[in-house]
Amino acid sequence: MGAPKQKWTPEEEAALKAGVIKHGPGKWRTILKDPEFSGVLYLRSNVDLKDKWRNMSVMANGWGSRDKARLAVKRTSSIPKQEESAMAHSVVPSDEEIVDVKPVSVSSTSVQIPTSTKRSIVRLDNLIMEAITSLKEPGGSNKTNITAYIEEQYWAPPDFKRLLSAKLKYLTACGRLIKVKRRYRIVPAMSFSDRRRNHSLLFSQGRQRVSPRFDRDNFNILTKSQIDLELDRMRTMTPQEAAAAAARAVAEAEAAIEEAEEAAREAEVAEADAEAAQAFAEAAMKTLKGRNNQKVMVRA
DNA sequence: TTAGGGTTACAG
DNA sequence: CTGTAACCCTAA
Repeated sequence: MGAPKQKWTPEEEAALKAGVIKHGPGKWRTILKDPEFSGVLYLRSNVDLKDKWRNMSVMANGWGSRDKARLAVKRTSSIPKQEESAMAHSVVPSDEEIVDVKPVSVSSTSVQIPTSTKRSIVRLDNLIMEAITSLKEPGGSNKTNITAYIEEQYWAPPDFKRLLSAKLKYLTACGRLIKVKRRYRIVPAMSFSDRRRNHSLLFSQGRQRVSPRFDRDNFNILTKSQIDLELDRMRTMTPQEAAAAAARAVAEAEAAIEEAEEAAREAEVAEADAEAAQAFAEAAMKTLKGRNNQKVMVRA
């Protein structure tokens, strides 16, 4: 009578998968509160989300039975993780993105600015943001921890660290991340930037738009249409496939990253500028507090 | 609040 | 009866 068993609908599963991809696994409450999914998941609790995700994961892992005797390793180190990597390749949902992998092999001296930063790069950005957000480290996360997180959650290519380094540099240069003493923090999404406009201006010298678009309290890196596209695609994917897709995005990034590294080279200059700006900000702060006079100069 | 173990309802 | 999915309980 009351509640026999409320089975999960495909829509709910899709919303859950999307939520996990978006906010990362474990943040059930966040996913539940996200207006993007609350419409579908309003019947469910955070625990329900957790349980459902577990069920789906267990299933897709091939362990259809209750053989709890297994599952010994899940480390990415020694064991090559054939399952995931194999899936990452076999799944290949014949998308439209993997098509133009990259004909960069030709060393055309003309450094063509990437017509439009490939979407795969955006996805890698997303992973980085997810890592920093999930780690929740007070002073920001260093490269080691970010790498560890992503490698834990997803499959990563062999030279992933190198890719990540370039990407972090790039994000820092873009102003999406702030680097403070080897630690990376997500730049406040232009929220409470009322009287701090001067401050912001210092950091955002000559950079692209600060925020593409954002829904409510949730800042999005991907555009709405891209999200929809992903959602539609993920509707038919298992959580592992979704994770594999994310991993594949990283792999794709390897191809496109070469151009990103190109940008990163120039980014070093911007990074230096950013640090200089930060030094200036700190000095300015001291000046105001010490109300000394207008003579403080900074050089970095 | 979340992760994990455990329990119950339902389908084959 | 057996396996699965939703649900419940509890430690951290």
